[in-house]
Amino acid sequence: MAKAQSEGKPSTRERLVETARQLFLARGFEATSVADILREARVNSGSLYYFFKTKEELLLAVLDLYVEKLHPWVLDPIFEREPDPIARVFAVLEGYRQMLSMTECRQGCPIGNLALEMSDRSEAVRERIALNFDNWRKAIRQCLLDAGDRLPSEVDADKLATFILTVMEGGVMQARAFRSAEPFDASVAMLRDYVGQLVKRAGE
Amino acid sequence: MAKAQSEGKPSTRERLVETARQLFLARGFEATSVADILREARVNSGSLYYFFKTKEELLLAVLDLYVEKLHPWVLDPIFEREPDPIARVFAVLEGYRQMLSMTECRQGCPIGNLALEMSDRSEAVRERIALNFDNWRKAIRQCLLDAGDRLPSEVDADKLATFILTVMEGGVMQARAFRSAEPFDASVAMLRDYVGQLVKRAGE
DNA sequence: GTCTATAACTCGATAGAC
DNA sequence: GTCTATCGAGTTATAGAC
Repeated sequence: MAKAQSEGKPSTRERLVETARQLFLARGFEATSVADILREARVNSGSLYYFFKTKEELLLAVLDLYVEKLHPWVLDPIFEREPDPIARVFAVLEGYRQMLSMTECRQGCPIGNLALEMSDRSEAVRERIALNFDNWRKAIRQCLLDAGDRLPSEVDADKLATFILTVMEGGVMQARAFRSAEPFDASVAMLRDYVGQLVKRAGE
Repeated sequence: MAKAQSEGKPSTRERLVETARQLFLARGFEATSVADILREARVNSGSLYYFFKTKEELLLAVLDLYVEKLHPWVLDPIFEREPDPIARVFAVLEGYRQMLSMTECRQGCPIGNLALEMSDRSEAVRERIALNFDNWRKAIRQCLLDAGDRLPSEVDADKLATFILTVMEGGVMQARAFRSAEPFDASVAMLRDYVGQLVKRAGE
């Protein structure tokens, strides 16, 4: 669908998608105007509408980019330095924690924002958001499966992965509302306790 | 601040706040226009701006209403029929589950939507959202304290209440994105397992 | 593919009569 | 307190030259 062209200076299309990605992340979809994107990307209106029929189509391209980049941008760097499958899960959560720190709790998960803003408004967008969550959940599930019998056999890896995503998103939401990482940290600490219990239960 | 007048037919001001509440819940703040609110409430522009200086002030009134109504609208009916403090917590979660069912997973927590959309855009709004979360968390914490020594003494009731809110919000988010209550149910089931473990730990 | 100019419309908010 | 009329800015998207 999208061109590769990951080398050399970015094309107009790439600049549009990347700029839109940043602005949608920082402000949301509605609060970002097409004019904002054009100014920031230094592209003219005609060019944008040459590549994308509507602003919503541009959002779809952004969501596709997130699916494509989850592994190279987010997971691969973490998994490279952390071989233990259970530690990997918490290292991923630590990554979101760092995003909160760096932005003074103004920026959390790029998908979560859009999920609540857009899920009801466009079915195409909702599907792409679900795809992003699916992608994330599957990666975490693989970590849990890699943990083998350190987790009890009756634990459903898919449901536990869903739970971990739930904790991440809910924690980020509260951190942003309180402008404090405390609720995120408290939630992750509880999750750690729970997973610790599960590991202990499996060892008995 | 706001008038009582909870009897008789609603005043113009009440109609505005209630209509705005419903529309902000269904569509979010940006996606709801002032014209939408006026049409739905059958109020003229001049009247709205007589009561509220800006659209944002109307949102603040909505958020104040939510703080005011958490107990009478949400908690009291549940607590009345469920005396057990730990069961109360899960009965509250069941209430949100019913909201998901009734709306085909289109509507979750009224505050969560606004938290992600508005936390960065207006400090006054963010503070009101934090107040709503605080209010909710305190009520749940009281349940946990009422459970007494059924929970281990080393468990911090405030942090566990934060965790429960995290699970609720994260579960609702995924349910909306997948248009399925499954992620919410899976998350609440895991939470139930965890709290069950804690109760067991306290009993040892 | 990119440019400028602008159409067609909606936005939040205001003025001033009643 | 409520009404109508409307302002001025900003919105997404398009037309047509280059």
